[in-house]
Amino acid sequence: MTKVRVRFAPSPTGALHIGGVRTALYNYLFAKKCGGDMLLRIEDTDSARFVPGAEAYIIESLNWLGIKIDEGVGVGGSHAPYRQSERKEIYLQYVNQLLDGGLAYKAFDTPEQLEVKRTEIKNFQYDASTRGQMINSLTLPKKELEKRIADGEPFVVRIKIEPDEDITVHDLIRGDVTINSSIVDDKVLYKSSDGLPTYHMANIVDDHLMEISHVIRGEEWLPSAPLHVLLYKYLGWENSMPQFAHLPLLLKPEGNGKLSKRDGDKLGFPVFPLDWNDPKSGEKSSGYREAGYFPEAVVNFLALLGWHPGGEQELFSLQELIDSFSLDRVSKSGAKFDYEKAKWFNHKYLQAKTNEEVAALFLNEHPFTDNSQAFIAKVVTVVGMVKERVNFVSELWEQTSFFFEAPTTYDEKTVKKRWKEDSPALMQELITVLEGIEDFSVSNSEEVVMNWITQKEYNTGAVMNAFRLAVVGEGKGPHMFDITSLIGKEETITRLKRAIETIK
RNA sequence: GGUGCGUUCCUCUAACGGUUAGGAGAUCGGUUUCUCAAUCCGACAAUGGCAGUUCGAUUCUGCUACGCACUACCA
Repeated sequence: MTKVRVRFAPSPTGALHIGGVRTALYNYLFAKKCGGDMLLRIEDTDSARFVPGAEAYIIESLNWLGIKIDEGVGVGGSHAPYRQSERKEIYLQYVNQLLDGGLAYKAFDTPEQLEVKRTEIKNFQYDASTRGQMINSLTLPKKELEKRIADGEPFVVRIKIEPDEDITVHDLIRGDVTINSSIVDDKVLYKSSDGLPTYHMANIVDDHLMEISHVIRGEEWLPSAPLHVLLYKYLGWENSMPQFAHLPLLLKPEGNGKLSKRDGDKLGFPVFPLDWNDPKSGEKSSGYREAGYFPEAVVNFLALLGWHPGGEQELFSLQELIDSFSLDRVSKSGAKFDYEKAKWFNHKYLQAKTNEEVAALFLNEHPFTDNSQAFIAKVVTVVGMVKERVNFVSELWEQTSFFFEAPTTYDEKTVKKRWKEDSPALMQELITVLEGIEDFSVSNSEEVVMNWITQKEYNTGAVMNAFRLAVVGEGKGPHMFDITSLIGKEETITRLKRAIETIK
């Protein structure tokens, strides 16, 4: 049994899409489950689409999520280099091998000529049935062929596919998938113009040389998997061919189709792990990290989008995911992206943290001038009162600002509903009551105030709601006396006085 | 158009021939409370269709419908 080695092989063409993140995650989970290695290879054979910074972005994303790379770009390893643009000579050697073996040929058709063919012939495909009419080393007279090559005329190398053969790909998720070779075209493997292979060639050569045991990738690759199998065969690597697993796609939350960046913009949720400013298009995209997600929550959410270990557990640590992961429990159909559930996961992870941990995160995100022990202790208490009602640390300030700052305005709707004609008088009387309290603790102040309300036969709601409005500025927040005992007697009375003066 | 893959509640999914088809999110209702939330409780709601195999099909087979992917000198 050879060692499990998987790879994540993105193209540095922009931010790493969340679907790509999931592919990386599944590769990682599988590798770790099997005690294998996870490689990172950068597939930058398309220089036209290269975007500076994309590679660093990919690495930073994986780091943030806790997906550790054992070997590859950024960490090195015994199969270096791991950037395809740095492996030109390697590919050329195998391209020549195919050429020499008559399994590939050189084609000189220009993109324009191909375009003409495509419009001329319905469903044109460059294959056994049409290559005879095209300009290539199979059709050109020997002299002319030599001349074109001597002149340095650009050409591409195409794989020569024999028609009418059944090719079977064994997929770990879908079982055997068989297609006829007649429907696969003579794919371009190499371009003399830049001396680089195309995806298909580079991918097979690298997977073989890097001793990849399992190719786990998105379903969009399933149609070209037979071509890849053929390439392994042509190169004489059939016996060491990796196993394939094609993952279901991540779909739009609404309607049909693959999840795209546009969906995120439209529906207001990130489709990228990290914020990204595209240097080419100038577009800005938001990421999960900056939106306030915990990496563990994103990992947990993503892991369950297209895979489930059975049972009814929903919350899994990365280690638990590794322990229970298996490819045969990956579902076959695409999964719609459910942003509400993503928030729920974050909520769960936030609740699982201690008040101290959450307070530290809050303090980090919302710095205060006071950093005394006493103040931090106050923040911890405040956080403990409200954390269960938020999904994100970033929502904490909105829930707690009144603990730290007196309201400057009073919510209009609440004023209308809670501030009645007798409210100023009631609050004035409440001030007197509060002034008489020595022990301003939650239980004692509550007892005193409630006794006063009962004795005077006031309406509890009328008093408390006006009280809340005066102290908080609107009709929200934790238990009233939790608030007042924390901000203190003096501050409470100040706020009451101010409300009486201000609210009309 | 061609080829391939897929199809269980609104969404993610469980049940790998025998269950009242389960859980979670969302939604709705209730509980609670001085408020907003949260909590807790409850409700809601599905095997795309038609055949076949079988004592019995969500599960196996075929057809059909629908969806998706691919169909570049992009990955």
